[in-house]
Amino acid sequence: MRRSQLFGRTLRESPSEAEIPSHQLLLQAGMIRRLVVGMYSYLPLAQRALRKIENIIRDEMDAIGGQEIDMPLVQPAGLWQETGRWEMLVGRELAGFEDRFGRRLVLAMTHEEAVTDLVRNQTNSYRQLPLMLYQIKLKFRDEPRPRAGLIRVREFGMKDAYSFHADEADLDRYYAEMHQVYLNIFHRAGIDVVSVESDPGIIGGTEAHEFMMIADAGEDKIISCEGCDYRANADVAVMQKPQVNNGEPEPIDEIETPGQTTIEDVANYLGVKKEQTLKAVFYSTDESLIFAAIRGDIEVNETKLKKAVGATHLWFSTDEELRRYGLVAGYASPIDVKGVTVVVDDSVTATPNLIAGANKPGYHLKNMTYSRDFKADVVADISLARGGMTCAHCGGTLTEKRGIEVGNIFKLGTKYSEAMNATYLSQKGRPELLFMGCYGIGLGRLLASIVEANHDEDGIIWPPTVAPYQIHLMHIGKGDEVRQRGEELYTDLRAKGYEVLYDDRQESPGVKFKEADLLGMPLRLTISQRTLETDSVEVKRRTERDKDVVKLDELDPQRYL
RNA sequence: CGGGGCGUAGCGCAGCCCGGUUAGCGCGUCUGCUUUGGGAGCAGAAGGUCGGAGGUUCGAAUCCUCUCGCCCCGACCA
Repeated sequence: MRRSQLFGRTLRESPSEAEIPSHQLLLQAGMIRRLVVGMYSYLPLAQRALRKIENIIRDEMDAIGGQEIDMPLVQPAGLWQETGRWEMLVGRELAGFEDRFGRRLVLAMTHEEAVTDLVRNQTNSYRQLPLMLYQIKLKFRDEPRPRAGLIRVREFGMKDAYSFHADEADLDRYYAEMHQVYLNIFHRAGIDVVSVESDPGIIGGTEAHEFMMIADAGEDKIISCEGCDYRANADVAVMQKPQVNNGEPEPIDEIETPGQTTIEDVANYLGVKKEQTLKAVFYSTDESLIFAAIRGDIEVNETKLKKAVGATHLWFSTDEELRRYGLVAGYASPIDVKGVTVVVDDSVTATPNLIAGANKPGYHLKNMTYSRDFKADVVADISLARGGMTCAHCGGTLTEKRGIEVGNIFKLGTKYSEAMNATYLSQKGRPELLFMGCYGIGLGRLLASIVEANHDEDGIIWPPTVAPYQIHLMHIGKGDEVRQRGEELYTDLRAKGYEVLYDDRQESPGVKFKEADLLGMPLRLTISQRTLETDSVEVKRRTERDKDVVKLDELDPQRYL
């Protein structure tokens, strides 16, 4: 490709709309442009890099028996009603419209329903299993807040794969294989990832892992143990809660605590530790109000809480909602509350004599003891693990980092096959539910992550496997000879099968060098009067400072890639 | 949806508080000449409904109201 013809201008300064390096560099390098928030056009250089990424993924998917298909982006709402996800998601991430006949259509944000429908009508014998289908396709999700350039967008390319198995054991086996394949893919694409246990969320299923690239720009929190290999998304991470020796249960008693409405205040005022108090946090769901009771030293994990009560959405209760249930914010007590769902963390059941609100302003109760003084509708672990806490598995110390979720895998089990009646005939001739797994990778997000992990102050440093072009060729200096020899080398390299971006413009050396650094192709070749004196070309890797000068007839770019 | 910030040329910004002819600067773009190993120099040129609408005023980029859009934090998020 001739630089003079390349569509997409580079910028000297990065646009003010971008804050994280990948966003700044992709904009500055003329690779992406925003249409509206969360929707980007990919210009030629980005498109080439994306193709490389896709082909790595295809290669790995095919290697474990995947077959590429393509399913519709626009789907009937009825399909989503079969699994109950329409009611759950419409008006949220799932966007849709009505066609001219008044039929409700949705823009698919994922394809579990579509693929299950496809397979239930195509696959009916155990002989056809296991089966893995995948596609590389646009998704639309009506994200409430797109951010960070390509990291969270509303419309994006995704590889989604779905596997079908005769039984759970085969799904387990395949899931482990896919886990390894994912590691291979990210390694080949030039980034380091770790897999973490994760929340299956609205996809559902029994087990899930996310593949995280550790990065400050990431939106997910990862809890990992320094002592063992435990790693989990903070949404689901477990920890060992500090034991509190609070003696034998003593009689409950009311104490005055004027103006002390936070755990911090109450603990200070009464001269006790936070772990000797009971914290009350209130959430509302569409059905009820949740009284979450947890020890004062621990915070509530909303994902765990959702799971404990079987809710898909919850939010902090408003003062108005609290008043309706007769609760006094700041002095709430789990004793004798009516009409609310009381969820008690196991830290509270394990610790007697806690200080809690008396449900009237200015008073707390001391020596609150679970089961003697109050009851729970649900007892569960609803605690939020944080860095510095103790690992539940080995007693080591947990650390907390941020990560970008570049991929995820789910064991769906029979969730979809059951809801959609997708069965196969077993060896015994009986219909059995299909066991399913699904596996996603966000392409644009992966592209951004690669840049996030591979850049310096001068620009992008593409890993050779995903670089838009392998070679950035240029001639510098005046005169017909450099230009002519540049042209010759350009033709020659392409004939040998190399992907070459040729800066054929009459620009000053500084301009060309700076841009080559910004665009970040792995290998830079420069022809100048100086190199031609010895019939040579200058060779420089983007990853290195040093340059080589090699004879033109001895040039073997492959050695540098 | 809540909080904060911002919309002036392709990009980066000044001007706004305190209203006053033809709205500025740098970069980029175009033309010519010079220059050619790290974002060159000189000369000239094009490019703006100051996000939009309404209002106040003799007069609005500037003040007021509404509205649209963008960024960040939170909520939310496979």
